[in-house]
Amino acid sequence: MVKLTRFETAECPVARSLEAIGDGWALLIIRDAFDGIRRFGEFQRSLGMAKNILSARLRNLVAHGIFEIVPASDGSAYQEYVLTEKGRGLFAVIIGLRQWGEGFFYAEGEAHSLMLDREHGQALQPLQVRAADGRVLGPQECLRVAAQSGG
Amino acid sequence: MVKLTRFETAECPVARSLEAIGDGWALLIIRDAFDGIRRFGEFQRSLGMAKNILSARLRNLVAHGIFEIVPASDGSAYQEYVLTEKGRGLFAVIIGLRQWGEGFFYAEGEAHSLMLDREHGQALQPLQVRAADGRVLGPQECLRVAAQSGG
DNA sequence: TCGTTATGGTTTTGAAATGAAACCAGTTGT
DNA sequence: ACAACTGGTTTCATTTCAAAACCATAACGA
Repeated sequence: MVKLTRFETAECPVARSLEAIGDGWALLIIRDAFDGIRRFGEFQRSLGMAKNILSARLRNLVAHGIFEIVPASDGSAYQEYVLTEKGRGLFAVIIGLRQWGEGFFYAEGEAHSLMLDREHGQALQPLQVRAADGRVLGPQECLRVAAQSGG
Repeated sequence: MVKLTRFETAECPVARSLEAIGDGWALLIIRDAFDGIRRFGEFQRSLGMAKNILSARLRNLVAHGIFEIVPASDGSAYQEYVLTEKGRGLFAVIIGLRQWGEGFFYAEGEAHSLMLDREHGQALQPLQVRAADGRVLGPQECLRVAAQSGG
């Protein structure tokens, strides 16, 4: 049912990641999950997406171990979708997308939602790619090398 | 031609980012660009995707200011697609997707391509979300607040 | 307890996107 | 001059999307 080979070779971890995630809707579902959304109906209202598409996305995300289904936390007979450890591993990616959007798609002073350090209510640092010794690296300072065992 | 309103409200920067990027193919194109790929044919061979789809994605990415078209660097009459400043701003996102894939989709010792600090040939640090004071933050330590002017 | 509404989907169906292949114009190499 | 390469566009069959209708179960209210 779930199509597994859109990005064929997938010797590249980026491709495997995108394959598992599926599409942009899935990333918005994951974003909502980080904001505390857990129920089917909540996701649907928050995202305004068709129920059949949401259903398919959630099914795919569960199949890929990004979400898991748990009994509803309010004691009702319904179920909830919560991020697994693997799913929570996408936090930096979501933050990266958020910061990129903030930096390039909003006019100075234009309103948008904001992600804060809960403890101090301060904005987050911009994500930085760093070398082992702590140097901040740009694309030019990095080098992709072909497949190696033991990476 | 380019559909602009897939994720409707887009008061959220994550949604605006995904809207601009378009889909997973686009992220793989951007990944390839970080690896130095510049020509249409190179992208097409690297990704194994249909030429009409590649054409449409590149057109969209150029329209969103993520790529720009420049004269070929080898002096021929052809053109090349290179990342703009905005496009290069996605570096952390690509690295995030790569690290997530490395962490969750490969068996111990399974071969995959690797991104290194070019200067020392060392692996990169894992991306971390940090507060202004430098603390590493998980999803639970962050709080999304609704639209504010002056973010 | 019975009817009503909310929840969490699935099915149906027309519209849109995808992708393989054929085609084509301009460029480069011989 | 001719052949091959580059960088696409067009065509068309297939797949996916998305809106709406539908439906079963659960919760709620009187």
